[in-house]
Amino acid sequence: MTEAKAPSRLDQRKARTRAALISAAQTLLAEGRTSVSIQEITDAADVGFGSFYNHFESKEALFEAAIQDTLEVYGEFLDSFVASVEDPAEVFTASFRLSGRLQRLMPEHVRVMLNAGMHVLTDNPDRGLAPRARHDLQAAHDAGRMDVPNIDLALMAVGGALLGLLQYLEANPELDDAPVTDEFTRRVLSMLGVSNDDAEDLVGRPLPEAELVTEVHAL
Amino acid sequence: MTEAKAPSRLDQRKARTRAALISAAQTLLAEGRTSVSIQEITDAADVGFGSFYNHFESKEALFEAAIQDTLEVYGEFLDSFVASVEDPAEVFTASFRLSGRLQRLMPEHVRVMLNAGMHVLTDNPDRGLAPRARHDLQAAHDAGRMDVPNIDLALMAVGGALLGLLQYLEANPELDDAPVTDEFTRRVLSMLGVSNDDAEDLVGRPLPEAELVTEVHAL
DNA sequence: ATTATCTATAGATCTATAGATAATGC
DNA sequence: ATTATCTATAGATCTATAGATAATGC
Repeated sequence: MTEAKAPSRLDQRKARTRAALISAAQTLLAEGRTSVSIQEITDAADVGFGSFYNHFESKEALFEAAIQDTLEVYGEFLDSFVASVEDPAEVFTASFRLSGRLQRLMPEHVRVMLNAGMHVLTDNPDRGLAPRARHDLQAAHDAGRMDVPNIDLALMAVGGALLGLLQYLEANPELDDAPVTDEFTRRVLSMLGVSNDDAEDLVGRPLPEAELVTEVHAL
Repeated sequence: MTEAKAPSRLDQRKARTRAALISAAQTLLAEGRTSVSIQEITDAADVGFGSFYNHFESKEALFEAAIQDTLEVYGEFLDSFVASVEDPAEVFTASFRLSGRLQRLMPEHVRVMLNAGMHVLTDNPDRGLAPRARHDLQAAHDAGRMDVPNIDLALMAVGGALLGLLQYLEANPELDDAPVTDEFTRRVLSMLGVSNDDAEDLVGRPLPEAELVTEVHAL
């Protein structure tokens, strides 16, 4: 797909430093501590202070990249599960059910999204989750499985509701995430014009297994 | 309700300074610029630098207060409209429809909420909008108008979807907010177990007029 | 020889407070 | 006389860069 072309050791080292900075930034974003000093960031990343400027122009640029990276990890995670599912309504349903389970699986990543603000839903309409979700909703609509005349609006309803679910699970760590998520998913499906019976069927299907779709992220 | 008890001129002056700081903080929050200096905040508020510390211990404390204030203004706004509506399903519906219209009426306040992150939905369960919405949902459920077995979960679905709608309107300023909001509201109602016919009826009712419920905020 | 990282630091900026000034209370 | 605001500033912190060090390329 992409022309990877044998990254040199130098490239790898550079990527490692960048990844360490991104990871530190994600931890800070998850804690809501965005007005820390660059010094503190590089300390957390275990990277020399000056190296910061080899990779980012400012704290803001780093945090933005860290949010993007989070969304991409999230998207790849979902892809690895639903890649081979055919029915678009099932792809959507499985993606939503998996997204809820994400809170217990990768709470830090989820916290980054919860703190990022709603603009994550509109900022990159051509990357991350939006294009996949849009495609699935459109296909399900065309196949008569859903009633979604305005895809973009539905996307915001679904995305907003998902963030609400994630925040709920985050705030209630004692709950069993699976039944809560599945019940929630049923409601979201009825918002998309799916009948109760169809929703019951879709949510009742076994979740797909993970497959390796793309190379794993380097630590 | 509260023991107001004749605020002295001194109290008024203090309140004015505090309000100026809060307002400046809201403007900055709306722009997403939370790592400005205290100096810049007091300049924007047209207040002496040292006065800041008479009111807040830190930037973070100010921003938190500014978010709370925004939610309260929002709640009072809604109350002023729906105070005299009896049917809980209609109160909920009207509140949601008005909330969408809020984006065009008070875009800055809305932007503060959109930037604040999802924790606004869980942080103050006993103040702001949450208790009102919870009450309406419970009452509508008990009256058999809605099917909402888990109020708190429904609250997150509704709140998240609302934020999604507001973000959508924010990102698409050329759209007519009323029809978009009403269509969206219909979908949210179906998520709450309201039949299509009932939803159509609820959304089709005229919006209540504003009444003066509580004293207006001092400038 | 090249490229990235790390260390050290000058200059800028920022915070918190002390003391002066202005407004209000009585 | 009391209380809040405003001005000025010392000390702390932070940013951006220059130069040294370490790793890799060829």
